[in-house]
Amino acid sequence: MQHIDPYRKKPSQPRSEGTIEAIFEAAARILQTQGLGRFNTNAIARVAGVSIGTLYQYFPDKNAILIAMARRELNKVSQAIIGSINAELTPDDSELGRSVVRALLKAFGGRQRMRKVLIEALIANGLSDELTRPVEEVLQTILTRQSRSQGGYFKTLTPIGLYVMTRAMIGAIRSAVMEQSSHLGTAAFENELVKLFFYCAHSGSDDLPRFDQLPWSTPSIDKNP
Amino acid sequence: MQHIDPYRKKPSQPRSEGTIEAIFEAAARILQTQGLGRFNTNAIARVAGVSIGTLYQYFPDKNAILIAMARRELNKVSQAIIGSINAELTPDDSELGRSVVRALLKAFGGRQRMRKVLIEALIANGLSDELTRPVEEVLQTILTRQSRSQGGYFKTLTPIGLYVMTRAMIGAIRSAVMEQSSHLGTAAFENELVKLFFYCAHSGSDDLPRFDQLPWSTPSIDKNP
Amino acid sequence: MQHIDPYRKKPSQPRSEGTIEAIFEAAARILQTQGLGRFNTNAIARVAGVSIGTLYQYFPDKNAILIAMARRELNKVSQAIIGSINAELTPDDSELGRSVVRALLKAFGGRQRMRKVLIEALIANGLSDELTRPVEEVLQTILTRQSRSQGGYFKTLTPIGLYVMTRAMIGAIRSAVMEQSSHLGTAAFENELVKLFFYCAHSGSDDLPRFDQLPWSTPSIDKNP
Amino acid sequence: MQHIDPYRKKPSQPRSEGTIEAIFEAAARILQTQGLGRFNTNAIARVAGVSIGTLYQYFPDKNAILIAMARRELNKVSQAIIGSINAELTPDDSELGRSVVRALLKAFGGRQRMRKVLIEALIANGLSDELTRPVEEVLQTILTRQSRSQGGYFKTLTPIGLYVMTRAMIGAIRSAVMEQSSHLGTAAFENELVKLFFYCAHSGSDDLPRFDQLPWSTPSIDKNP
DNA sequence: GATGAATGAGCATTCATTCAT
DNA sequence: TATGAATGAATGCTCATTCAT
Repeated sequence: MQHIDPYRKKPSQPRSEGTIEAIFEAAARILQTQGLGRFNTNAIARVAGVSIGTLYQYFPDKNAILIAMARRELNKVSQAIIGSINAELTPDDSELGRSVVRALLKAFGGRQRMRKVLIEALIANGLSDELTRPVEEVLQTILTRQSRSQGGYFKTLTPIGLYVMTRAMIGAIRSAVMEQSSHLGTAAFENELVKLFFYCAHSGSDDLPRFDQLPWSTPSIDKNP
Repeated sequence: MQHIDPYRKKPSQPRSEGTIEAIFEAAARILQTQGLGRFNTNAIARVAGVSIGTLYQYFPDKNAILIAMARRELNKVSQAIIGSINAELTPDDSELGRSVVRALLKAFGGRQRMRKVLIEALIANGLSDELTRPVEEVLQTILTRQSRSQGGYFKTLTPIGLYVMTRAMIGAIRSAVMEQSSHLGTAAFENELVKLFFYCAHSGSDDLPRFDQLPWSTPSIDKNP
Repeated sequence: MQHIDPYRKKPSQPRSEGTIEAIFEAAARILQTQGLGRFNTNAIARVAGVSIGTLYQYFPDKNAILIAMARRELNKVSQAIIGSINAELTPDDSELGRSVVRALLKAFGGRQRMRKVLIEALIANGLSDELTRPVEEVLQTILTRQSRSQGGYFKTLTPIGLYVMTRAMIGAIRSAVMEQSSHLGTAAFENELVKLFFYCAHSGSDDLPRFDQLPWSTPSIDKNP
Repeated sequence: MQHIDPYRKKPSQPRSEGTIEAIFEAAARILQTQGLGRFNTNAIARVAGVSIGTLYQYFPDKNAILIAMARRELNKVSQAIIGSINAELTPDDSELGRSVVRALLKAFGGRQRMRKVLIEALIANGLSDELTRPVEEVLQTILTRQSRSQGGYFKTLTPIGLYVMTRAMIGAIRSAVMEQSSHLGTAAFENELVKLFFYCAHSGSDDLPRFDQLPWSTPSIDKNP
């Protein structure tokens, strides 16, 4: 599969990098505060403090800016989750689920409006696979890691089970964020997600634990995730 | 919260209803086939076979068309689900879950692009509650009905549990539809959703059944649900 | 062969015709006085005294204006020549050639810069045949008419001879106009063209008259053609 | 009339000549393949493999490139024709006409799109005399040379006759090239041009030969002139 | 000399909306 | 009531040219 490069030229002089960063930051701010409707190249250039011509030296068209940003954001999310998992030095089952949920909540927590538009940009450009792949990979990594250890809870997740699990969790979080739900940041909400995570992870198994045997402990949640 | 009326005037003559219907149909078709980018009032009027002037006699502005359509669609989905539930003459627990899942799959199956834009229109206009309320009401109705009967599986669903359940299921379905996933229409996918439904419905309980005690039987799924 | 229609919509209200006429006139003036470089839709609309939006309701894009104008001009030239020929009540051979030459000189005499760009627009759009056809038709008409009468001088012009003749004459006139040659308007120049016409008309024949037998009389030329 | 120097600085080092040559070649290629619309300084510099800054050190502006190229091309055409004439070791009348026609066909045969734009550039800059002069000089040279020898067919060509002759021939060839006429390359087309040449050359005379006395023999034309 | 990042005026085109008929 | 011609602000994008490095 070809990897479409949305950039027009690679910056060779150091000052270019600052320019691109400024464009990204400006674009992000506009997307977040004004929405896609006000996301226009002239505005981006103005906010970024560069001329419209400069903007077009780095991106062939408006869409390319969206795609490039989407990829950046996606990477950040993946890295954040993986990082947060690796940070668990002794990741026993009871903490892993909560770590993943918190990483997801955090990743989806900021600049949600922007992220939503970026995701849509990828989809609209037929690049939805880029969107799905990293999330699945992360989850697969986690589950694989689990199944290697102990008796593991995540032995038998089917592909289609993984698919539904991924979307269910992201769907729940995304909705909450997009609706600016008051549940966001509550312990109860986080708990529901953790339960969902564990449940989904087991849904392929024939021999399942009862809820009261699932490995979550008394959670302590800070209001600002 | 005020209920914003997107109509400029109430249709009083039967002729008007036809006009509005034509406008809705034209708008829907454009939204579905061309996307929001080509959704403009001139095009709507042309496709609807009315003049742009007439269009503006029924809707104060472009946005009002989106809002009115969104409400209509939302109503249709609610009615469809409720209807499909009521259609179950002897709705025992094992069939209810599957009915709901199928109704949801069907409701989200057609004109997805249009529906997505309509939902976004509601959200962008600060009317997301309209979006959430009917779905929750439907689910609450179901659950209430269940809890009245027998010993019921759905006794103790907390509000926040209901919230997560709703979004998880809709999120899974919506993603599949938007990604044009090949899982759509398979028995396995439907099964996963039914399991999700039952699981979520129980997640608030302290005393939970084991999976092998959950009330689904051997499902018989036709490939085209 | 398809006839590409450069218009976006047919005017149904009478005021439209004035609008289109104004656009044509403005476009012509700009083309003539400023050249293609300054021929932009905003300028056309401004000069025409209409809004840019109105302009785009009649023409799908800038190019369409050029094409429509070119066809109009071409028609005018054809009509002028045919008209001038028909005006010769007793078109004997000696006057016919001069009539044609004068009609051509007149047709190419005004707004030359504009006409040049229009011709190029047709060519650039792969419509060069439209450019060639009418001129050839006119000449063919003349020659046919001649061959019917008397012993006619134009009996045996081959297709390729007609081709060269057409281009040679138009080329000579066009160059003179484009170079703003001082020869323009002189009797000598007109005479040379008339000779060229008669000569070319005969070039296919085996049995040719001598120059001193060619049918031109003492020409009387007005300085302003 | 002043001779406008389109160069910004004279190339002093051999390296510079290579640069200028690269710019010319790049400009020519773009003009020929993309047309004037894509003829922009950034593209020229990129194709030439030099920086835009360098380009502007050799040419004060875009137009200057066109003018310089036009002069170069014009020179080439003149030289080609003169050379081709001189190559005729014993240029008797019957071969001279054909030689000239073939030289013209060849000169106008390649990179026609480019040549057309260059010519227009000269005209647009009020330098059309540069365009006319060399062609006339060449023809005058030929005719003079002829009239010195034998009894010559070209004795009495008037200036205005020469003018019309030049434009008629070039007009016929140019049209054929620009229309990509299928006549191009055929013997018949070349023959017609040769006839035109001889005829025009005589048109000033009072005492003219009959066609069947004109000095062309059975021509042998290769399909690729 | 050479480079190429930056500039910004300029242009084509769209589309929500108005209002005279 | 219906029509549709007209409006013009808004926006994506190009490209000639400059100038700091």
